[in-house]
Amino acid sequence: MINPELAPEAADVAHAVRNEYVLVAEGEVVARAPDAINPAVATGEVELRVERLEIESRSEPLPFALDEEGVDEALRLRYRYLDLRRDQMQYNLRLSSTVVSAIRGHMESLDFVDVWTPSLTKSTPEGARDFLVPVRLQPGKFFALPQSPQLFKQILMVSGLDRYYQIATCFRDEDLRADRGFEFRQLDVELAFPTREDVLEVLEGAVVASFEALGRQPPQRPFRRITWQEAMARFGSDKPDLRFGLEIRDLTDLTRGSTFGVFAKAPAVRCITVPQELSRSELAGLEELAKGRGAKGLAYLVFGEDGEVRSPIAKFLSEAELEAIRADPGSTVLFCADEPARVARVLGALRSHLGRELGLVDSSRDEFLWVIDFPLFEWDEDERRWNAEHHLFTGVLPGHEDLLETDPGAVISQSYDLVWNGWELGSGSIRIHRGEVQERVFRVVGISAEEAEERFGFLLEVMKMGAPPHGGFALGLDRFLALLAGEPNIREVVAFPKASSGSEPMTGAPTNVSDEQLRELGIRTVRPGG
RNA sequence: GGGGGCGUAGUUCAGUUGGUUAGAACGCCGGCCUGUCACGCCGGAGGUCGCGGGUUCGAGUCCCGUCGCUCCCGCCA
Repeated sequence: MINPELAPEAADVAHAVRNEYVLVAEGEVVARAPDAINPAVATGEVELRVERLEIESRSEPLPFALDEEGVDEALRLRYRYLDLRRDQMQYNLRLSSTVVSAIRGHMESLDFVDVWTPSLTKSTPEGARDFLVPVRLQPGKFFALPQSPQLFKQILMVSGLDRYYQIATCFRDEDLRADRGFEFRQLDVELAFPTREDVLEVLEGAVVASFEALGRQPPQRPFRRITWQEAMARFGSDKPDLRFGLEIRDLTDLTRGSTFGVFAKAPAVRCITVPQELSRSELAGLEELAKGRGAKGLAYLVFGEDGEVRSPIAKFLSEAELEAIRADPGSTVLFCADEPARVARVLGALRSHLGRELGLVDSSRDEFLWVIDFPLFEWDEDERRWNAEHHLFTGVLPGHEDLLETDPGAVISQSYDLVWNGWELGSGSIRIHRGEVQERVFRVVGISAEEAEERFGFLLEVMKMGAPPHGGFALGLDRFLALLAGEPNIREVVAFPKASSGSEPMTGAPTNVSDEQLRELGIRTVRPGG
């Protein structure tokens, strides 16, 4: 508050003040006159009676208003330093700091030791594409940025650290999405001699500590645990959103002798029941989605409010089958008949799509769950070989070792994923700590002894020198923070994120570098595809 | 690599079956007002309709291409 009669100079200065100017004002903080009190603002009962006013820094008119909702994200990222002034971004960054601090406190209280692992490390072209760093001192050779400190933390167990953690930055050169970027942070954890429950408890504790640090009601412990098998059967996904139903129902026993050939012949027939009469065009859209996931078509039964059954396949089904499938009036049953894995994939995709589109998601709920007992391998149809479902160092469920050679697809691993509202927050496992088992796993995925030696020789060597049983976990911090902040993508909790094209709009990175820099590195560029 | 959505003033948007000089609000600039806090009043400036090409008497609108942003599939041990 500037009274021109009491502070004429300050009043003069004030006339030049515009939005976002940086000011230094000196004066006395006094109570407002009763008729000037404004309960709607935080400082509504006081005011600064300015005696001296100075413009410390001017500002051009901003390219967008800081209190405007829905500003184009490209513009926000281009002027990120302005965007970060907004209340929402200030809140998100401060929330992030609070959570990181709570997680560190939790880990330290459990005697975990924070160990820094290298950012320049060895390329292991398994898994994601590596970011490579050319090495000036050894032209033609490259470091890779770590996709995860996985091997280092396992080695730390052999080194006697017992309990390691780190908030590690990881890099993966894959296409970006709402929930993943080139680089991301993870709470990285490893323990010696853990049971699975030990690991899960540490992580649940970190989640609960985060909620408590934010003054929120934490989720109930222990979190629900379901097997991968059950998750795929009931929800068609290994990261199901449990905030809505729409569960998959298995009809294979019922339809084995069906009068409908498509059902009778299929190895698996399952369905979901949508609590709405879907229109022809809605069904056509869903069929497109189903086909996109590998379905041949989408069979359905619409049970009308009027009691009528509308369906192209009803006439092929027996009365008994129809009765067994019958749902409430005003609902639609969607079928998929195919290989079990494909059925799960198709119905899972339909389930999450419909959960969102029909507003079935109860957003007042928070559903944490552990998905446990993943298969160790998955069959790669294209390359006609087994691949690690999780990673190559995942432990085999005790008793399943003998299946490694006889039936790799049936081997269950000692792995576990943490899922929150349908987002995969992270995953972990009890690891392989015996070189002999590790070598057998390499063999299953077609890595020869020579290749194993070249790529992972140091790890196999480590395992020969007193490796304790160990296991751990990695929690995707950016995803966790985005969900805690109620944001739909991780960019909202990252100060300077990449756009989904992979560039950084504020600095303009990546850019070309000088010929001199390239010469020094022994690097020559060619045109893409050249 | 593939599919969907978006792109019009500084910002957020409207813009009819293709038809006169492309509009609104906020912001910006000038003036007035001076106990306001989403102030108010008067006036003004501001547009390569992402870019390129095509169809047409005529294109913001239709077609083709391209770029950017975004969501998804592939990919992400």
